[in-house]
Amino acid sequence: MQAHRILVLTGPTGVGKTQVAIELAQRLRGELIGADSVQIYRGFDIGSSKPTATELGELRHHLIDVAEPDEEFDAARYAACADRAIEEVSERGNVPVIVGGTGLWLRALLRGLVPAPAVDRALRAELEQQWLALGALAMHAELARVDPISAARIHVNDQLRVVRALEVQRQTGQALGELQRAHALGAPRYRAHTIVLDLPLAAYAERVRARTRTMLAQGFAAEVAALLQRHGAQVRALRSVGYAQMVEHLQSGTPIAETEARIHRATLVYARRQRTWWNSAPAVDARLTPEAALREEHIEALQAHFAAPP
RNA sequence: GCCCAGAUAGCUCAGUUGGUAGAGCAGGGGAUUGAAAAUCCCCGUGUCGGCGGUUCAAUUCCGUCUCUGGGCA
Repeated sequence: MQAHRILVLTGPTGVGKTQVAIELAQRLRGELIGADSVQIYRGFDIGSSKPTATELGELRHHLIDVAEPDEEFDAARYAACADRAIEEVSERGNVPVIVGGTGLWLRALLRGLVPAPAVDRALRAELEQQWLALGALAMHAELARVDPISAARIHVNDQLRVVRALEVQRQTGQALGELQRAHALGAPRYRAHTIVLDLPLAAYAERVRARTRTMLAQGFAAEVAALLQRHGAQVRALRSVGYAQMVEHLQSGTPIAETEARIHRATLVYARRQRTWWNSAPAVDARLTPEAALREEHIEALQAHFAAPP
């Protein structure tokens, strides 16, 4: 893997990543590559604040609208697709601008995932059955036996991670904890310039409030109703922030005013979780407000950075 | 005006056969290696509506007042 130069723009949802990315991509001869686990799905437009064709203009935006809502699209598949997109964009002589707030996907792209097998649906279903039958304690005890490193790190109630670790162990005979330990030493996969966008809390909350109101005005309810009807409520992306609350409104009749408030809250809660990804991340080059990121000096500095010879 | 039911954490409520109380949500913090906008973990002293009374002890029982629902006038 040649270490291509890429620009990474991340930060909490709704902070204004897309606008900054569009502007910067235009000034840097860039192409956008999404890193968003909801925008990846067709039909999830309003609730994920997907950029419109008008906003994008001539700009290319990769890794948006590439999957059907009932398709599985996980971090590994994302990283593989993003690798390909980065390769293409770089070959064209353009700057890959990665934009999105999905922490795990960015991590998978920038640092790679452990060399472990993909999810085995049948095996996972079996393990989930066992979880129900035997209980969390027994499953965690089993994990402690075959993979003590993982057992020490994963909480007893964390079904997803306990099951994944057991699954890897059964498939490969190796402990995921050991694989992770070895993998942690790996080098970065790209020469990334990473910018975390954020705002002071009050300004951020106000922005989210306005965004939520706009979403509702743009027909978010109709979007979710259509998705529900076409794909059913079990679609995973319908459990994401905003969509889950709207499904609740449509199915249980929660008043729309309360739904709006719930979406607002859920978004702020999610943003908090997102921030913990970057709070202690060593590989962050700059933390800026969207406004600061678009200041002329900053843009010129980025232009110089991406024009400099490798 | 009378009757009934409430009044407990920011919100919704549970509970204490009398020994000063706990869930969910909200809020704060953290984790995160093929579900990740998901999932998981940690953090709860509040005049238990006011005032009296009974009691060793009242948020819990009794009285009364205030407020909020609902019913009858």
